[in-house]
Amino acid sequence: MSVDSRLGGRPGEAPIAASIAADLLAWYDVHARALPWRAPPGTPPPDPYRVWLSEVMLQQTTVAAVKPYFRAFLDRWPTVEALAAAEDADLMAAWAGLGYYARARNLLACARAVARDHGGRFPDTEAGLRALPGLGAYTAAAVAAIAFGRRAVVVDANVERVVARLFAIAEPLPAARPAIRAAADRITPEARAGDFAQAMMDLGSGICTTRNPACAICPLRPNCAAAATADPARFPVKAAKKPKPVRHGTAFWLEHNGAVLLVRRQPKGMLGGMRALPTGPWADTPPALADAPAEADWRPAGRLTHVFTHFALELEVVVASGSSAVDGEWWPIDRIADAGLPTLFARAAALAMAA
DNA sequence: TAAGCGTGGTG
DNA sequence: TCACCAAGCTT
Repeated sequence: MSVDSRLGGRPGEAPIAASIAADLLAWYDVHARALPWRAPPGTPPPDPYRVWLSEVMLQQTTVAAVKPYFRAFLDRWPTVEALAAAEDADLMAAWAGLGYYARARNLLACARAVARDHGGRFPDTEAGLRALPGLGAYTAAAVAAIAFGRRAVVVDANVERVVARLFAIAEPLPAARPAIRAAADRITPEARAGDFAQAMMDLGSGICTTRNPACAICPLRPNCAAAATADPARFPVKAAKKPKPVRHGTAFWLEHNGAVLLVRRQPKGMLGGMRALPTGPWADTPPALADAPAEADWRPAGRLTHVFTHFALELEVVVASGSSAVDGEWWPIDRIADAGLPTLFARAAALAMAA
């Protein structure tokens, strides 16, 4: 049966779309997760700043990973105006470890745009939000719905999974996205759109999980096409992914008077804008010491493998003493934890200090 | 449009 | 163990 025919229902049946929304919201009223950035179901929405901050942090990032960062950011920068006034280096260091550092650069750009162009208040429409840096289709819809109560079609990976299963959409991702979005639109209610969006995400996170979905306790089971099949977890169907290449690089740990030489990576690209150890370019073959920041007696301290989204890096860590470097800043080694190093370089630093 | 972009949790 | 993947955005 097609998505449209199921959503339309047969003569004499309750419309399935309305039933799905009602069943989901009733479930959410009882089972909503309590999260630091969330208002309980049916209560006034939280500060748009909190909603926006949490949504950006949650992009491709788990709730568990976000929680401590969200608390730290809110503690240090309680308002969007405060965040807009932050120094770039302070914000990038505070984001260190969370990944996808373009988010941090866009976060600051967005805060400054809201402060400068919108009087410190977030736009209250999906289109207005969508025009801000770092807010794509998902985040603009989520903030519009959750913070401002607007009806918006909020589609993240959870919603894609739930919807693909509800309607047993067999077309593989990403080609199935338009159909999934259309189906999500059909089941999104006019009222409580924010609760509906968060309910879909809670359901996807806790019940309609990627592997081993808990169909037996799912409030949407009566209306789920996939649950009626032998293998609900096969939805959504995904295209095969490409193999991950291995790249090689060298990180240089140069010590002088209890300090280590750190550099600021270029604004864009991998780990862009972050404080880092000096490295040469990352290549397909193991490199030499040609890109060292100084002439010195470089000694091997170890190697590590760090897996990124689209390649794996084998990083050789070498150490030396000397003060002849021209670029960079000398950072006290006993305060290296405060340097805001991304995880790759935090791991490299640990290797160097253990050598 | 497809590729580039981090990290930590999980089964 | 390790392959998969998470409240995506940008170019």
